[in-house]
Amino acid sequence: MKRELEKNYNPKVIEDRIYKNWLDKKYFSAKIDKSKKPFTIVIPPPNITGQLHMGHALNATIQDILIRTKRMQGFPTLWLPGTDHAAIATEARIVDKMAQEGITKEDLGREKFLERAWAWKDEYGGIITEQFKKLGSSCDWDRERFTMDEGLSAAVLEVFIRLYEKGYIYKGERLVNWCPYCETAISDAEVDHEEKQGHFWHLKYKIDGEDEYLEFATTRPETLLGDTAIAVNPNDERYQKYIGKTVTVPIVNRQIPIIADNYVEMDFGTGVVKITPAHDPNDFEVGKRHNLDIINIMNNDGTLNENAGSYQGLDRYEARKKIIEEFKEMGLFTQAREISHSVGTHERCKKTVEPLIKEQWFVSMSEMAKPALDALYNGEVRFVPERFSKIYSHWLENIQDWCISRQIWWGHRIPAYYCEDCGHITVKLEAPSACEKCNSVKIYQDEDTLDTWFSSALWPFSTLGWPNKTEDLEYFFPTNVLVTGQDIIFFWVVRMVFSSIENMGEVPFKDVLINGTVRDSQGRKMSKSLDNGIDPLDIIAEYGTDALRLSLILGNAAGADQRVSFEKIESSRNFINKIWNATRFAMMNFEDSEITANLNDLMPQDKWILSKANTLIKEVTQNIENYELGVAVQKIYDFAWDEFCDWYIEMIKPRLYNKDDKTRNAALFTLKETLTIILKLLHPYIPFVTEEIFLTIQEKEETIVLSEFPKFSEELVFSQEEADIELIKSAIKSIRNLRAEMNVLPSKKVNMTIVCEDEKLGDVFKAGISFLQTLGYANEILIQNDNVGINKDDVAIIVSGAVIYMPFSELVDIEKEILRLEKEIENLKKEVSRVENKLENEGFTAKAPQKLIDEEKAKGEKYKAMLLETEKQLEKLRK
RNA sequence: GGGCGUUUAGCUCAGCUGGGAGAGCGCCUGCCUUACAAGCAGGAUGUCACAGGUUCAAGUCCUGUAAUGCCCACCA
Repeated sequence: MKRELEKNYNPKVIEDRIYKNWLDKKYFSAKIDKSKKPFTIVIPPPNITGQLHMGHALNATIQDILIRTKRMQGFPTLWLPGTDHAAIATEARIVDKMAQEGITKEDLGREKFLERAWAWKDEYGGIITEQFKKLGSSCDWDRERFTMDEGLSAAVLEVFIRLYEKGYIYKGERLVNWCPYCETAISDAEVDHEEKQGHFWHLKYKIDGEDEYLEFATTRPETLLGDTAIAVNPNDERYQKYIGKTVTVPIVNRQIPIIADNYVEMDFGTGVVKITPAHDPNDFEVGKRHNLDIINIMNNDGTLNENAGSYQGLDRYEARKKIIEEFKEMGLFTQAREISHSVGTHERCKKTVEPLIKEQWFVSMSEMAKPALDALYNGEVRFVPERFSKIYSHWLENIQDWCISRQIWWGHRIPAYYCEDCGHITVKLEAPSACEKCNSVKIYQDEDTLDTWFSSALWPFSTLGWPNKTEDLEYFFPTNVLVTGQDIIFFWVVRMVFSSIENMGEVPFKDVLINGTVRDSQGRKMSKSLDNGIDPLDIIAEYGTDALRLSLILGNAAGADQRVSFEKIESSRNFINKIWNATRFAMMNFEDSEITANLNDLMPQDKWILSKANTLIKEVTQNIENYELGVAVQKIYDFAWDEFCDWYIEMIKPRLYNKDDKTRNAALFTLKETLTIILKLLHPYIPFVTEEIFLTIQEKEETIVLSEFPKFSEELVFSQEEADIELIKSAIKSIRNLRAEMNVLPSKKVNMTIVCEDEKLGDVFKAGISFLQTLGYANEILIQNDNVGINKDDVAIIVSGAVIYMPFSELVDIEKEILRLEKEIENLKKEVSRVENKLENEGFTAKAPQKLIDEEKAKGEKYKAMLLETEKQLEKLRK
């Protein structure tokens, strides 16, 4: 009935089969149990345009570890998956595809375009979800949501209307960040400031009625066509006399005033600034203060409009060149300096953003920012690591109103309806049949859609059914932890918090766990342009999902960047294979009959490993609770490989091979028990191989997914056995060390005599005889309390409380042996003096905890005894 | 201009609330020991960036310095 396992673990055939079974059996499906506290995570929804990358893999792995642990610990667990419609990114993708067919959006019209968009979504939108499944993600896929599905759209409209009615959403003419490529407004957060090489053009305007000129500098000369003033600092003595006079802007021949404003810095440049309220945020503010005209010179596509006179129709960069030429011809050009300055670019398309006056919808932030800040200050929301809360608070403290309207079609259309006759705006769920104000039936809906983040801001509650009062919402909200990257703290985390407080009356999650950026082996960000990305799907195909997950999380600390390399993936794969082979070994020894044991049958080594496993459980549970996932798995790794495989399994081999051994069953029991603990602790990290093995070694349970996570047990603390076995281990290590130094082959076994005055200690060695024989390469072992029968030339190994003699006299180079002992003595002396110094220090004995002092004292005794013994041995050799 | 990281073995990185420096990979030596050569046994390698300070005790806390990286910010 037991299956033969292959020699090496082969994930390929296993993973898909297992995942399918998990889905079929609905193990990930969240069940409401009001007698228990739930544990909930909502996934950061990937874009439907997305391709799985290492960032997703790390993010999903962390969430899955937390979810799987909690599920095994018995919490009703929900990991809610879904995708984001990614407004601009998706629309761009579809427009590009249409362009290949020679079609534009306008050719199709809004309705037809949206049909195509939905078709695109149906075809490609599920790819990313399928890829998340390849990661082993234990999401409740029956609850999968999409930001533009019916329910979430209803939530979006509901919030828009509520905020509008509250006066928080308003429509206004403002300077917005305009992307001439995407032809839409974007929010401040979507603008990246990139340092670029450019020119600082020095130009001048002639002062009207004077023979004087005002020289100014600009990086965007074309905007001067929209200048409506020129400004100096009121305290600038150089220019005071000109304040109130006018200059004429050439080309457009506009007379504009010379004004005084503190915004102008006297020391910077020439101390003169041209003011273009329609195309610069600062100038816009200056314009407001001085009641200046606002002249927009730009079309939506970045070409200049009718206000640009003869430049109409030219692209802004063309116009820039021509203007400089023209100023040169007019003698109004003085110099051009190379400078590096930051240029706003659209984070999606990387094209330069133009500040432009547009009528847009905004969310007023001042009121909603406050409670979101308070939530951080009073601990309702906590960042892990804590330092990331600064990004959150800094953003909220300096928050600007949020531009939420986008001039694209793919997204939630703004539920604002205009009356063609009286201009009245109605904001309602359904289109009104007639104007509320004048009863006109000429009603049309706002063309704009909402910022993607407006809908994702509602994600933690809209996905659970809000605005309906669903059972899910009632039970699973608020969620427990949000796992995300630091790059979207202000895009998303902040907005979820204030939206949730506003609409739900409480924060959407307690903890925000920040995962770092995944980098390549040289520490560079993985990117398409560098072509340095490692595709997680390639890794999965070659090494398996478990190896990928393990290499992402081993040694990973919260918030810290993580490099991936093939070396690390290979070593993770090797560890998985190690566990696989430990199982093969176990399976060779398990029999069909039930393995049982009670604690009385256990040998010291059994108690030793069970006790260590017990401690491991305690620490790992605590580490996971603290989000120290990398530390936790490192501990399991070390325990499984070093203690369990390299020591425990080796120690019990003689008992397993001897079918008559009365303790054989206890060994089998402990073997199975410990292996099971390891599997369960590892399962959240490497779900597939652990499931496969778990099903192989036992028949009672149908899956490890729903098995009980190991719990620490007071009954399994065996301090004495732990100490005893550790002593034997250190003796064996010393023996191996000596033999290696003397180049003795393992095949050469020797008789040993252990001299040990302490009777109890003698018993410990007696119990360890079989280990010394198999692991220490011994034949006969005598244990005695005196030196009777010891050959003077025998090599002596000093361990704490005993001396082990081995008949290597014929192999021993006396000189070398003397050197070895001398070195040993030197080391011991160092230890003794270190301890003595510490104990002689009154500060230490007075202030250090008693436990530590006792430990030091014990060590001192031990080392002194060993030192004495070593010196005795040296004396003997010298005689 | 502000803010936040990082600096620990040749490389990549752990090291929680201060109590004798760790892992993986790589390197050296020896092993096909009936779970595993994707393995076993043994070994070498660190002024924990630097300088001060607090403390009985500092990789860990405080101050400063230097390299390096990221984020924010309207210097025309």
